[in-house]
Amino acid sequence: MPKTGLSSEEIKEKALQIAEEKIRAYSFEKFRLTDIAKELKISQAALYNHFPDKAALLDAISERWLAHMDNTLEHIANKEVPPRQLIVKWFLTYHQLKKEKVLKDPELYKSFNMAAELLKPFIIDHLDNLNRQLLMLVQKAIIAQEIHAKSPENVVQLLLESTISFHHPRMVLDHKDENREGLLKQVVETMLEGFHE
Amino acid sequence: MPKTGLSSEEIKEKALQIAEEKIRAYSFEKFRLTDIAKELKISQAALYNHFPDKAALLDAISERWLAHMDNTLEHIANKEVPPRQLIVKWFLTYHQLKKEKVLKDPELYKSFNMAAELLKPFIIDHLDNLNRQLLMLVQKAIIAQEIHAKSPENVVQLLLESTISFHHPRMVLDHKDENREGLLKQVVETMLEGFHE
DNA sequence: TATGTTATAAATATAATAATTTATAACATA
DNA sequence: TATGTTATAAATTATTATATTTATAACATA
Repeated sequence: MPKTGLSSEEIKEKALQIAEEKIRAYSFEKFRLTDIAKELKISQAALYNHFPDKAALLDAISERWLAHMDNTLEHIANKEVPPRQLIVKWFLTYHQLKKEKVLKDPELYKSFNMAAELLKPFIIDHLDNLNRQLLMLVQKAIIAQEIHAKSPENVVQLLLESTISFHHPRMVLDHKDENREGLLKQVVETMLEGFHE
Repeated sequence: MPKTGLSSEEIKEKALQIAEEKIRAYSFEKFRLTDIAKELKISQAALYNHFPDKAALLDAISERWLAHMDNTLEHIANKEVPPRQLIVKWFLTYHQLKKEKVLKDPELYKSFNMAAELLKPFIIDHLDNLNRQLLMLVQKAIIAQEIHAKSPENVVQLLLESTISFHHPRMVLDHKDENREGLLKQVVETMLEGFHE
């Protein structure tokens, strides 16, 4: 029986909450494991029973957010709406979620080393999810004859590539004070129109 | 009569050449005005007769390269080729020039603070040039009935936005080891197709 | 007057050291 | 045995002093 009266999962969850608070209050660079331990009323070393190291704790925060994002998008992807319209909606939501995150936690983004980030399993998993969802939408749109294309995979790649400034963290940060939803809508619709015939 | 036997313009030009060498040999962060002065055989303080400060010297390097880029693109924009085809060619060249620069001088890019960079007059000038050239091409394409659009300005904006990952320095750096010209071609052609009807 | 000099003040970078934080080890207890 | 403790080694970060670099000033000369 644990001495805090909490399960490992509960401790983990609380640790992540506190970490997010600290990062928001101070900054990404300055938050300390000792602060988390203090607030949890356990020793700093005891955190290592729940997380292999500090990086793993930080990754867990990102992972949690990405899971939330995947779910929200999945929910949209499964709506009963004409697929082409849904693709536009999906991209707009994707953009909004990223922007929301950047606005809320700019510290979380600034220091991202994208090259290293892309190798992490939970990021790969997230990107897979996005690809899978969008592929499904594109396939539906092809079946519904709303767009025409030999390779739905290629359509997915082109759509994601041409909208990168609306979902790539760095680019989203650059434009955080602008409303670019109208522009995104136009880009996606023009691309879809390009696949029309 | 100057004591070096060189005009201010000649000193400036030599200073820029030496600065580029030094940046390439060492790095952006490490190059010193003293090194340039030493090689020019003048005192370090004398450089201030030609450049207001160190930042101005660095800006002059960028400015020179951007001018070269603008000229190359201008030359392409004026070719006698069907405009829609020319737009694709123009984007491919733009991408190649940026990539070339990033591959040659990665140090010049890493430290770029984009927000500050975009306020500099010579950057504004460069972006104006790009917009002007592309606008001309789009207008020609509309006249030739190769694309249909009410607002050529809007077409220009959408084309530049959807291809940003092929010319934004940070994104180009991220993909520097990939050949992405086929992908760029597809994006531009799909967008143009989207404006077709 | 434009371009150069030397001297020096102000700002930055570097290096050595101290302090803090992260991570591991050895052990305790429900 | 899972989760906790304290002690401490290893790594990182802050601090401070020193050296270097950038920028300005006062002045020289073609």
